[in-house]
Amino acid sequence: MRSAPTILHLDMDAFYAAAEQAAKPSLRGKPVVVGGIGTRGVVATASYEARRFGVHSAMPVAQARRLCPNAAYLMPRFALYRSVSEQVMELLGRLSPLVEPLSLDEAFVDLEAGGVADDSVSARRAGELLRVDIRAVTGLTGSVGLAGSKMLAKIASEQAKPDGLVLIEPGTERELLGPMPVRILPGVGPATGEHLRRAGMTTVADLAEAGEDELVRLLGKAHGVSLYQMALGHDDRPVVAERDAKSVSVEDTFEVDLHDRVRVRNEVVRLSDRCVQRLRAAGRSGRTVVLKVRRYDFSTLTRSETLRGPTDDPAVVREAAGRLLESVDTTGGVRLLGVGVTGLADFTQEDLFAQVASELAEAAEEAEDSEAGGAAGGVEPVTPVPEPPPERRWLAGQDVRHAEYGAGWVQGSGVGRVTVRFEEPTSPPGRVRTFKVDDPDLVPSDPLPLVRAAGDQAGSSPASRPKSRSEVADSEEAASEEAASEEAASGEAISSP
DNA sequence: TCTGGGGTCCTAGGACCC
DNA sequence: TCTGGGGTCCTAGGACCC
Repeated sequence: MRSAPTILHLDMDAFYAAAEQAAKPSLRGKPVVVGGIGTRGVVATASYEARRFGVHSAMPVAQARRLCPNAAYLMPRFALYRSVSEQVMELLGRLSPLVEPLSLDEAFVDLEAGGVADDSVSARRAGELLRVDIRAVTGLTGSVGLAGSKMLAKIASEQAKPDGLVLIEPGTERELLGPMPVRILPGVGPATGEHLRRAGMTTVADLAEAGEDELVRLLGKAHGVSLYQMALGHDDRPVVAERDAKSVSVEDTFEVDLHDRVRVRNEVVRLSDRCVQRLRAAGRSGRTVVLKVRRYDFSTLTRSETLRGPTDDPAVVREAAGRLLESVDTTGGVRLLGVGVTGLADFTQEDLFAQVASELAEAAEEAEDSEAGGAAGGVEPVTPVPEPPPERRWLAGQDVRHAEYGAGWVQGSGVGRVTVRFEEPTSPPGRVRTFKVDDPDLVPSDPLPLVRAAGDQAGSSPASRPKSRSEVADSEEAASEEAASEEAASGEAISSP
């Protein structure tokens, strides 16, 4: 808790949806929902236009479609969001060496440690300049909260949304927090909220009044103590840059529940391989393998096994996951499978035993790879599972390029056809054309930059800032024409395997 | 209406060791 | 032969966050 509001929390506004609107001029000002494709998807982000219909994050997409049938339903394009996120984080890095990203679109910054602010006036100025720069560099808006602690900075940015800045003067936090619902406090979710409500506590002031002992009795030691401190406005958590990941995991929910035990085993092998790929890409190894199984009735269980030493060997992870699967009853069907690794080590200190075993397995495979596959999940060598056939699938929102018409994106696909809107981030709203799904002139492509690359490199020097700002305003104006609601990216009848 | 995917942290019991 | 207390590790589950 510091006496000047020099902790900054940045939260990009409706990030994924806003990035899609920036990339797709015809969607600006219209409801956009980014989320899981397929029948079991959920909403990742809804644009503010879609939120007015009651659509929100984590809602099943099927329900969102009922509430807002005219929205554009798009698959997430993480490559785009990551690249925009890197631009934003780079701007934050100019303010301070202490930047703590919480996700692609959110971060804390310690302005004091960066020497850019030491009181309310300088902090506000830094926050406002940041917002201008973010807009100039990315074309998107972000909201800024400033306060003397992380908790309050985050609450402030929430209040600032969308496209605003809120500064909480140190000393005013208790009167500010008091009347607020308990759910605004970090760590109070549906379960804790309900727990507290049954105990007669609905506001932050109620928590402060109840006292620490009562909260500990109700919620347990750690949770109770920290919640009481938060309710008083006390929060001394430092901004911490670059925390190492503690686990790596991958999981898949299937379009239809899996009943075939062989298929389940094969999926576990595929997930194990994907998990190890990610582990290796991060240059880490792990000691505990975790298998996650969600059954047909949504009941979820995990099984874990700790090895004698950390590994990044796919065969070792496959076999551990396979063994764990043998202890799980899957009758009734499997909705989701996941494989994870925890107990991460920075270096790869191979389990010699595993190393030898996998080398033997590889040798055996090479020697007799014409032989039929062994049992997946057993201790025997596992044959690689082929990826599903490379089917031509056009997903709503996907970037494409056509030999004649240029850059565009998939608006919808079904019954052998694909509808493409031809427009780019910096073009006016474009036209729609329909092709056969196997049209050879149509190919997938990479995301285009949201903002025209300025003469100078990424970012804006103080001198170029006003210019960037007016560029943004111009492109916005140009964008607000023409409607795109006809068959708007409904992505209907997206084929599933 | 039917519930994603990637994480973090906490709790609690049992094993094991001193 | 019985009893104890504390610390650490492992496992499973649950709440929460974006």
